[in-house]
Amino acid sequence: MSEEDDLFRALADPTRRRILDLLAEHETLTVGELAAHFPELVASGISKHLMALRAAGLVTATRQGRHQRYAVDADTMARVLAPWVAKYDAYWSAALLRLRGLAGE
Amino acid sequence: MSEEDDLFRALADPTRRRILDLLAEHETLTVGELAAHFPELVASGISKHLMALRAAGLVTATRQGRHQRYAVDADTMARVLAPWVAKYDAYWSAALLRLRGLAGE
DNA sequence: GTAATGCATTACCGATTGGTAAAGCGTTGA
DNA sequence: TCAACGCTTTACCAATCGGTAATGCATTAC
Repeated sequence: MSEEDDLFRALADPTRRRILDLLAEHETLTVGELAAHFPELVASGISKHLMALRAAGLVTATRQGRHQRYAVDADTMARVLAPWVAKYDAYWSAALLRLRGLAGE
Repeated sequence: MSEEDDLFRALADPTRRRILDLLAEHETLTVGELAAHFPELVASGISKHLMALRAAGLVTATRQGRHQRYAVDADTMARVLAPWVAKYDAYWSAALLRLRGLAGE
């Protein structure tokens, strides 16, 4: 299973993408702080999602006392996601121009 | 289910990402031409993957006689994927610079 | 030392997924 | 007209996934 596979599978779940968003917003969060944003989920559920994100290299975890602080792993995003995105850049940059054109800008 | 959800779920499968790659390479392909690249898969399997990609708005299909020609839908990529990617741009552009630095460039 | 905290791990469940085989359906060629 | 083609749809199967509950395991507070 390639790194790319792990990454895209990790991104497939909306809860995990929301976790990434929260981490990007707050720089760093503990599991408890994250769990506060998901009242509909049980703590171990969040933990499992974080394990998936960590396995994909999308987040890093550093122990701090009895807390675990999570943060976005920019390196993996740069190394795996950016090149993939770049392949389609040509496609959507043209499409973006069309969209802006339609918006009257 | 949001557009973003559909898109990321569609991208989660490696076969579907390979289909996108092939379409990006060849501009447009029929199901039969695509199937030739996946000898391990049965035709209806390819078709199902294409349905998923179409549901996510990642490809378009136009009938041509009894063939169906598929192509990458750049507009959806621009409208849904590009904004998501942009959120993390700041993260990985910094990381990319670090990587290039390590590479000695 | 012992209890409580914070998180991870395990076991388990229903739902979804990727796959095949077979039937269906419009289109074309004979 | 009707057989073959090209693809889609359906029915079905094993495997994976997201979720919970319960247990385990460090770490800190008392």
